[in-house]
Amino acid sequence: MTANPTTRGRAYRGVSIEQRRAERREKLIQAGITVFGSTGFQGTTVRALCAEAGLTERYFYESFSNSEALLRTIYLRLTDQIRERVSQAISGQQGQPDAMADAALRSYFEFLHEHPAAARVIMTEIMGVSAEVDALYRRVMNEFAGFLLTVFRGLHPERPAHPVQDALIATGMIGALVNMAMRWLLNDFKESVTDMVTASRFILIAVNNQLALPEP
Amino acid sequence: MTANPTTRGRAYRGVSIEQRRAERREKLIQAGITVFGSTGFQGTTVRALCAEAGLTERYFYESFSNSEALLRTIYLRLTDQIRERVSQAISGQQGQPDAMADAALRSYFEFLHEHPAAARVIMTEIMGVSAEVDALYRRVMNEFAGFLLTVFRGLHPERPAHPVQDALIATGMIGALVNMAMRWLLNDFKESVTDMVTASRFILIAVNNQLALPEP
DNA sequence: GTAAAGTGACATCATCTGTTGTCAGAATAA
DNA sequence: TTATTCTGACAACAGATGATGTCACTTTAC
Repeated sequence: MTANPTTRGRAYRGVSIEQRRAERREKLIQAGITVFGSTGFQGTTVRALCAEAGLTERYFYESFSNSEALLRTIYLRLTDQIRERVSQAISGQQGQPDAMADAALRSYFEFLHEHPAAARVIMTEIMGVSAEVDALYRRVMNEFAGFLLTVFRGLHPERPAHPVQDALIATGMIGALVNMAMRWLLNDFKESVTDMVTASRFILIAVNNQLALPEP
Repeated sequence: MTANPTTRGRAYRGVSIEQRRAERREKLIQAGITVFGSTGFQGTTVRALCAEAGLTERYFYESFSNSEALLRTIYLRLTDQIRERVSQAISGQQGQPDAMADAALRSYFEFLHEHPAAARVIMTEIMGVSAEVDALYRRVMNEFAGFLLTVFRGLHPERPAHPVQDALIATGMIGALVNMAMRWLLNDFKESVTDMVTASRFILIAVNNQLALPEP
C-alpha cells in the first residue's frame, strides 16, 4: 500500500515530473486562449479544453481547480505580455513623449491584431464571469490606469494633483483605448493599425493639452 | 377537441388577455433587471426569474424563448431609457454647449446611481453572453457613438470630416464614459455624481478643444 | 349550472457537464 | 525481470437546469 518514496515523481521519457507538469500546464493555457477565444468562456467545457490541449481531464485538474481558474491565469498572462511589450516599446523611445505615445499605442494594437483569440479573451470573455473575475479585471484595469496617471503626472509636474479627478480621467482614457480596441476586434480589424494609433493618440494628446491649461 | 373560438383569449378577473400578457411580460422584465443585476446573468435560472416575478415557468416561455431573449429585451429597454433621459436633459439646455454636456453627463450618471441593478446589467452582464448579444451591445454602443459624433460635428461645422478617425474618436469617448461608470459601479458609487460629471466633462472638453485646432 | 378556458403549483424528462474513478498498457527503477 | 509509476482513453456518478407536461382549482361565457 505504501508507495516507495524513491520512485515517486520520477522522470518519464527522460523528462522530470516538474517539467512534464509545466508543459501540460502550458498546453492547457494555450488551449484555453484558443478555445475561450473562439467558443467563448461560457460555451467552453473542460472536455473541449482537454481535447484542444491533447490531454485528458485528469491533467486539467492537476493544474487548475476549474475552468475559471484557467481563465484567471490566462488573463494575467496576457495582460502581463501587453504590459511588457508596451514597456519595451516605450523604453526604446526614451525621453520623447510623442514617440513614446506612438510606440506604446502601436505595440498595444499590434499585439491585439496578432493575437485575435487572446484579444477576445481579455476584451469580452473576461467580463461577467463571476465576482472574483470581475474584481481581477478591475484590478488590472486600475493598474493600467495608474501607469497612465504616472506618465501624465510626469508630463505636468507643476500641476497640483487632484487624486479623485486624476484617477477618473485616467480610467476614462483606458476605457477609451479598450473600447476602440473592442470595436476594432468585433469589426474583424477592419481599420489599419495606423488608423487605430492615430485616433487613440488624438485623444491622449487632447487630454494632455487640456491638462497643460491653467485651471479655471 | 376543437376549442370554441368565441371563448378563447377571453378576459380574466376583468382584464383582457392582451393586458394580462403584457403585465406578465413586464413583471418578468422587472424581475430580470433585479435578478440579473444581483446574481448575474450566468448565475440566474429561469426558475429564479419566475420566482422573483411571482409567475411560473409557463408564463416565462409565453413571453420569451429563453433567458437570453429576456436579457436582450432588458438591454434595449434600459438603453432606450438612458437615451431618452439624456435627450430630455439636453433639450432642456437648448443652444448652450457647456450646459448641454453637463446636463447630459449628469443625467447619465444619475440614472446609473438610481438604478444600480440596471447599471450592472448594461455594464457587465451584457458582455460575453453570446455572439448575438455581443452584436447587440456593439450596435447600441455604435448608436451612442453616432450621437456623440453628431454633436461634435455640429460644434465644428467648418472642420472637414474624417469618417474613420471621427468614428474611432467617438467610440473612444463612449468607452471613456462607460469605463468610468463601470469603475464607479464596481466601487459601489464611492465618488459623487458631481465628481463623475466633472471628470467626464473634462475629457469631452479636451477632445472638443483639440477638434477646434487647425490640423497638422 | 355547466363546459371551456385560465391559473398556479409542481412533476417530469432529457440533457449537459463538472468531477472522479477504472483499467490496460507503456516506461522506469532496481 | 518485476514491481511500481505514469499515461491515456473512457466510464461512471451526481447535480443542475432548460423545457414541457399534469392536474386540481378558479373564473368566465352562455
